[in-house]
Amino acid sequence: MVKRTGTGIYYSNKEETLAKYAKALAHPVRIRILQFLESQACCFTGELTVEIPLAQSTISQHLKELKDAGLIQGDLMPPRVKYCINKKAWTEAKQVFVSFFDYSS
Amino acid sequence: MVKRTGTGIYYSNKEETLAKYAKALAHPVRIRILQFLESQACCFTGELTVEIPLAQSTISQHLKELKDAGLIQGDLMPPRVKYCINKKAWTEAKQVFVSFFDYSS
DNA sequence: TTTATTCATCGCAAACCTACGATTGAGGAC
DNA sequence: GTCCTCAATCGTAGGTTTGCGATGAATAAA
Repeated sequence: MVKRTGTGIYYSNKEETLAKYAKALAHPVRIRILQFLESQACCFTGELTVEIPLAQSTISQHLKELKDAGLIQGDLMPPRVKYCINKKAWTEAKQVFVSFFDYSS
Repeated sequence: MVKRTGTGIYYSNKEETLAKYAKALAHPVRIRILQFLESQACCFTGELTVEIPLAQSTISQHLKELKDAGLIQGDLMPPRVKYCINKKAWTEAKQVFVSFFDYSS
């Protein structure tokens, strides 16, 4: 099965998936957020704005990208939002990376 | 040991390294190039321009990014350049991703 | 109803990325 | 020396990302 971009090149699902997860991890702030979530199971946006010295809007944006990539999920707990790692996507991401790096050696 | 960006945030070497490798993998063309190198051990730029329907300059640019990230190396074989995967960096990248994804579960 | 809290979203500026064609440079072949 | 080939680099256009402050929506508390 294939998909395309704006260049006339077709990519496999595996290639698209790997690129999607890699893009999500391509910014150190998002890595920091994910590490925090790894250590806490879940957290609120507010905890991150304390932990990370960036504007609240900026952190919210990074959370959105992680959510769009599927790596995290947000549960409404008004007036707050509780974010957790999406374990299914997490496992998939890990597998995709490992199988990519596992060639001959 | 720490490093910084333009925001006043300091990141660990691990965070920087992971972000660096993730960024290199964040474009499907670069994934395609690395897969090709995995299957061939080595290749010339010219083979990639046949394999991938993009301008030679564009492919050269992607190769430069992979080289800057350390994932590949280019050996001069005039008038061509032979690219191979840098196994040391490849192994490091794999470890960095695996250890990132290996938390509790 | 009014107020306070929390977080998402909007709008903007600066920086960065991706693609291209054109040019340049390094070597070999002649 | 002059050509030829291969690939890197330059310059540029358009798109995307990253940051910010300001605004908005939703709910709880008063």
